[in-house]
Amino acid sequence: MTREAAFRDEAGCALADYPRPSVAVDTALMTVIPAADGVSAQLGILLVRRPPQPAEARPGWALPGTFLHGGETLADAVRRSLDEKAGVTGREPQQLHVFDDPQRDDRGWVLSVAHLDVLAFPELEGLRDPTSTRVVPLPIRLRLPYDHFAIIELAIGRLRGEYRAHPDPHGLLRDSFTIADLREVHEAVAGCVLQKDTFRRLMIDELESLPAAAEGRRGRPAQLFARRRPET
Amino acid sequence: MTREAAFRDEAGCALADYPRPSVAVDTALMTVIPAADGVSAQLGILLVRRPPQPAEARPGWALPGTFLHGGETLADAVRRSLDEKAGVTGREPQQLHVFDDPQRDDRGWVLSVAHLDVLAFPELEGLRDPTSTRVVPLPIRLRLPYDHFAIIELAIGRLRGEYRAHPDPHGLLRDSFTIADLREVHEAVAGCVLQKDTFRRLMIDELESLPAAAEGRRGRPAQLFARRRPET
DNA sequence: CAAATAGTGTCTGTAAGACACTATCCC
DNA sequence: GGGATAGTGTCTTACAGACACTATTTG
Repeated sequence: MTREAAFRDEAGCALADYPRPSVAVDTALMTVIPAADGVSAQLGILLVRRPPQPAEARPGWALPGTFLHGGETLADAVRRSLDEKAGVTGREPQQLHVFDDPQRDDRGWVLSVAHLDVLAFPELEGLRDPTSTRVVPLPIRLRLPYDHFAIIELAIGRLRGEYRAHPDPHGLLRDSFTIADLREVHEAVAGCVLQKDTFRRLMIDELESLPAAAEGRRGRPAQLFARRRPET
Repeated sequence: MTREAAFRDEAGCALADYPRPSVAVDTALMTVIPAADGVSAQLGILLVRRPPQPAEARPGWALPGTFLHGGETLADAVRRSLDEKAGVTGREPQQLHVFDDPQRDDRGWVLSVAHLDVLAFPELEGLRDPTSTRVVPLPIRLRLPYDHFAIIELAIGRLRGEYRAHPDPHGLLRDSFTIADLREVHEAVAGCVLQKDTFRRLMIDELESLPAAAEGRRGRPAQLFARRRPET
């Protein structure tokens, strides 16, 4: 008698008696693409190349995902999928939602746990495999499989909520940055312009000011700041 | 060749090649227990009797839960578990979080998707089976298995957030109610007293006023209100 | 009338939003 | 100086919080 069969639930059924779903993870790995050529900074998302499907001629693009392996946590699976599919080392995946429509995947019964992860653009560009991945700005104009569009919507909403509440919860900026740098990131996340004086006053109490100023830029040098040390 | 085996993922593995976790749902079914005997109204949660475990002498209590059956959605499983274990017809279960520690269940590899559902006290008392269930006020002083304590914490946080933003998102009150009724519910959810004048002014714009007053109470009769019709 | 509860007038402190001004760099 | 960007003084508006008052019922 196996260990599993020895424990039965209240209905008298062993775990093995029920068909089990496959469990997958799909990740919206978001970043902020820096301003360039007069285009301001904007939210971007990592997509991976997807092999041609039976009904399609050309390969498509999708969020990186994988099936959960035995003994693995969801966060482990997210990090593994980012590593295998994109060459990227993820940070701290956050759960967003479980997509559970029994018909959502042609291949069978697959639950997908959607995740959000965030990586600064330079790190993402330094790590990702450019032949199999791309970083596209939002909003996305591509056709994506499964519930991937819904996942992205959830991810954007979560990210906006977090950045509304804190200066840089996901470390999109380096160790030291100016208020203008921070504002650029917030405008990209929020998708709208933010007034500079109000923004400054909202953020300044949550930042650690450094005894230095930014160099090599036009205009009056700006004070540098750092994220608050944990547990002030 | 089965249909599942015909579709292989990018690593060349069929769905069936991976061990699959069992997937369970656990539900914090919350309510507001009305004031009685000088005790003000308070948040309560439904617990179900749990058979004695191998290492324990007496039966314990736990959140209602069940394993996900084939072809079922998570919300279906939540409603089924509430029905089977408590005789309660659930409403609109909301996902909270997936608990995924591979070691969290003795019986094997079990993922649990925690849910929140809310039911008005009179309905809950009218439906539930009193021999196998109880409604206990928060905070809970019982020992609960698995991650059930963490689930309750998440559920309370979610509920507080929702009631901070809206008058009665889960329909804890009847069709018509006074501002005092509403404040009693909010105080139970928030776990603190709320000032009556401020509360009134915060809520009144989000309520539909009815052309009637409450009867059969002491003092000046209070105006009756209803939840806003969807899409004002 | 008193007790009890509903509802309002109004003051205060805080903070967001907005405008305009000053400050300090590079060229 | 001129251009550019950083940073601040300050006004307006809104609103939460609080207190005290008025209003309307029952007994």
